[in-house]
Amino acid sequence: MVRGMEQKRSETIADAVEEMILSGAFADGARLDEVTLAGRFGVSRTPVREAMQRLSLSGLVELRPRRGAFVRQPGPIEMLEMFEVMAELEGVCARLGASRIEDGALNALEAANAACAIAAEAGDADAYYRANEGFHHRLYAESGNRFLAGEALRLHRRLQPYRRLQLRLRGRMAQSLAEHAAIVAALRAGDGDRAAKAVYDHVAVQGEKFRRLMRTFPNDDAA
Amino acid sequence: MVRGMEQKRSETIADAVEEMILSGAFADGARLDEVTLAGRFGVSRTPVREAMQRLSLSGLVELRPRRGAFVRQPGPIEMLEMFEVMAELEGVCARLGASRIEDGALNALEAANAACAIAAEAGDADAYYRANEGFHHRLYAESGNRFLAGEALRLHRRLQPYRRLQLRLRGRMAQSLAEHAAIVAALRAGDGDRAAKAVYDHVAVQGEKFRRLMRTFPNDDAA
DNA sequence: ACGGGCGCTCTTGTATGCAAGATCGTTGAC
DNA sequence: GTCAACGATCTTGCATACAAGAGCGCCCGT
Repeated sequence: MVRGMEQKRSETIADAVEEMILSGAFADGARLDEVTLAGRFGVSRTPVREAMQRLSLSGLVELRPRRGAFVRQPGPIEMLEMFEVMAELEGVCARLGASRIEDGALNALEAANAACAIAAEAGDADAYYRANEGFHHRLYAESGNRFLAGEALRLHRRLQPYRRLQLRLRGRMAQSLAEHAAIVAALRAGDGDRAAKAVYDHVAVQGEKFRRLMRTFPNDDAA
Repeated sequence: MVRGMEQKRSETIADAVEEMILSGAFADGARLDEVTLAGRFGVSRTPVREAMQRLSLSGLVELRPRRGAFVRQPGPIEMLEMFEVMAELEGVCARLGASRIEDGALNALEAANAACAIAAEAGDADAYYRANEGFHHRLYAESGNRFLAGEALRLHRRLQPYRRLQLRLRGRMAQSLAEHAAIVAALRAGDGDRAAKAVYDHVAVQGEKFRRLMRTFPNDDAA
């Protein structure tokens, strides 16, 4: 995936718009006007259009022919679905990793979790987020299945904003830390099934928390 | 996903090129020249470029800035990795489906498998392929998780050419039929874990067969 | 003869121009 | 007053034009 520093403008734009969409700058169903975006980025419509093509395949925008690009925010149901798949994918990563992971990688995982702990102690949600990201990315890599790792990374990235939301919840960081430790322990024991379940629970709980958040603030409507 | 009949040219082109790549019309690493493709499709470079953007996100082509689009055929290792993920994803579909599937859907699955049987008896690999596809698509849908179903569908589509290859193997169709039956039986029993394992085996065996094919004809080289 | 530097050409990336479909307001008929 | 059809306008989709990087070969120096 690393491909040199150079980036086409269309990629930069795609990333920027993706960032905007994920950060909730656009409401669901909002139309992304080509000339407006082009103006905002100081380019012509062409790179903007190419960026839209890419975003449409990521599922972040829907391209309706002759109509334009519309941002497609996942509703609560789709979000839970994505968390479910994420949990399963990460679980598979752990199961596959358990049988082949080496001491170095295990130590790296523990180091990542230690970084999480430091951030948690400082109450720094941002730092925690980054450290947590490192932990999970390494877990994906340790699956030994690069394709799986790529898919997991993709979905992880897609769920980023929602996960970030969770961290604000009281006690979530501490709980997450403990779950990480359980995962590492299972991996160190070489127990794939236990590791898979630990990871599944660790991820699925986020979807569950989200479900509860939604019940208390039912401002979103299901599709 | 259904979005009306209308298709932009860039989508048509993307599909056509994808078809060509999947059917092996291009060697790995071949450069897809924009003007050549534009000429072949009788359009300008613009829609071709938009098609390339889409294909790059599917992983079928690699876009190297200022260099062009290069087809990226998965090597044998990546293929096995994809089959592994496919097996897990379909397994999850089955597990989720087992607890909620209804009689109508079960009967539809059996009908799909019956269609497989007819095709198998006739030795019609193409018809078998279509019927088999119907079986699996329905399985995805019955997971009740639309996001998961979408992801499964995507990967299924990506693996299409390799799966097709397998069907030529002697006895594979009959074996596949039996596996389908086992899946349906587990689902009917509401046994999610058994269904998941049956599906996993059903899919994973294809990767395994492929691995064996590769050992006998080691003309491909691993990345 | 061999290697490095320079420039030519080809290709990509972006901008602009143009045609056709979609949207929306208006107008006319009932 | 309501509804439908029509047209003006706006937007997309595509074609073409232009600029800049990448690749390649040639030439020159050693």
